[in-house]
Amino acid sequence: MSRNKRAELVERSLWLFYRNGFHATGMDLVAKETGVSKTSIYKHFRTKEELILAALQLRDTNFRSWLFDRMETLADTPKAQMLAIFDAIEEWFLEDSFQGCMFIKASAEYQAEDHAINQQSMAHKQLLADHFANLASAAGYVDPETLANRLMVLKEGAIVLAAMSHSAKPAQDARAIAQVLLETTARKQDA
Amino acid sequence: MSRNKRAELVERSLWLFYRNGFHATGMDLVAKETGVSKTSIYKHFRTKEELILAALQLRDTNFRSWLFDRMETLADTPKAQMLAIFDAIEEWFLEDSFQGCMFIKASAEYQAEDHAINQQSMAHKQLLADHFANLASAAGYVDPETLANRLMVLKEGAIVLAAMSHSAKPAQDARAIAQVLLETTARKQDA
DNA sequence: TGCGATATTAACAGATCTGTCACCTACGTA
DNA sequence: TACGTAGGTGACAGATCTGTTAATATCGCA
Repeated sequence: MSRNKRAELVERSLWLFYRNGFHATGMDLVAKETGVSKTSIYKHFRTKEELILAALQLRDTNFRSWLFDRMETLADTPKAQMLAIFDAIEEWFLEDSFQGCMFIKASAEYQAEDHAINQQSMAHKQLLADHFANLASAAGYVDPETLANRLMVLKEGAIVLAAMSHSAKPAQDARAIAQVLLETTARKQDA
Repeated sequence: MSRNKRAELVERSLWLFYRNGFHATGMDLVAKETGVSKTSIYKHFRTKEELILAALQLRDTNFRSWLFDRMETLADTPKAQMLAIFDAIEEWFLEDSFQGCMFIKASAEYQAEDHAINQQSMAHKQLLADHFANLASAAGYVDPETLANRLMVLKEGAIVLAAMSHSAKPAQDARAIAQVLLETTARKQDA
């Protein structure tokens, strides 16, 4: 299997898992929808779980790169970029393909603390939090990790409510809270 | 089946679905773990989905009654009770049985907008938001619905992160944000 | 042309899924 | 005692699940 075909297999699997759920998506369906025979899939991924992990890894890369790019495009300063998280996710909510956060859904279906899928989902969230903490640090906030974790609370809350209600409005609620939060949180040099 | 046995069946099913997930919990396991034969189960619930809906209904009643009681116990004024949401859920996160929000998980596995399970999950969230809005109104906030929705964002974000990270700390993050939010949001008579 | 590696098809194993069927048991009431 | 009802048992249908096997086909490359 060429690198391209393998990548295509993982990408198409990603969408199937994302849209249908993990348990609800069988390997026969994956084979049918990706055009790759089940035998070939199992030559490259020993188990369904390995394929799910590969899909999550791709999703992690794609989503972080998309979000960080979007934040940079929408705002200049570190502080404004933190607020732009919520403009970016509002755009995401408005896409037809939006179905919630793949990692929340993955860890909901495989929630054992030591399960590889849950750990990989947690790692994704940690990478986001790290990026937010870097921005908070650049913006001069006294306790960047705490601020980053609080932005994560806002982001995850907005995603969950947007997915359940099929509405983009929670992004605006989260953004308004973030604005208050960014204004009232202590910075080293006030400006 | 007596009313008691039926209630016990639903309650035990609830815990199985909550802990294992919905697709991952088969009806044979439900029969085995509840002590009610599969035949009897299917005499009272025509499909697995009907049993899931009954479990969600019970969970809705139990959870709301627990949360609202806890909020009233922990705080006196409407404003303080809104903050006590986050003290209550922190207690919840610290319970061994905590596995995230059953409704988030349900709507993650059955996410079609018109699916009964998703609609019932959404209805639960709406009932919570309504209660918060009543408190916000009693506390004199100018736009109680908006404040209630924002508290929901905080609550859902904290639950998701607590479930994924197996930590109670997101409750404190959410509480700190709520505190700022409650202080900076417009009220009819400032006090 | 012919080799070697890889992919494909189709069937299969063995388990599990939802849901059903026929038959049996236990019990309250007449 | 006899009857109706409600529940239990265990097997079963038919589909689907993950994962495998064996034979066939395709393709790059020498």
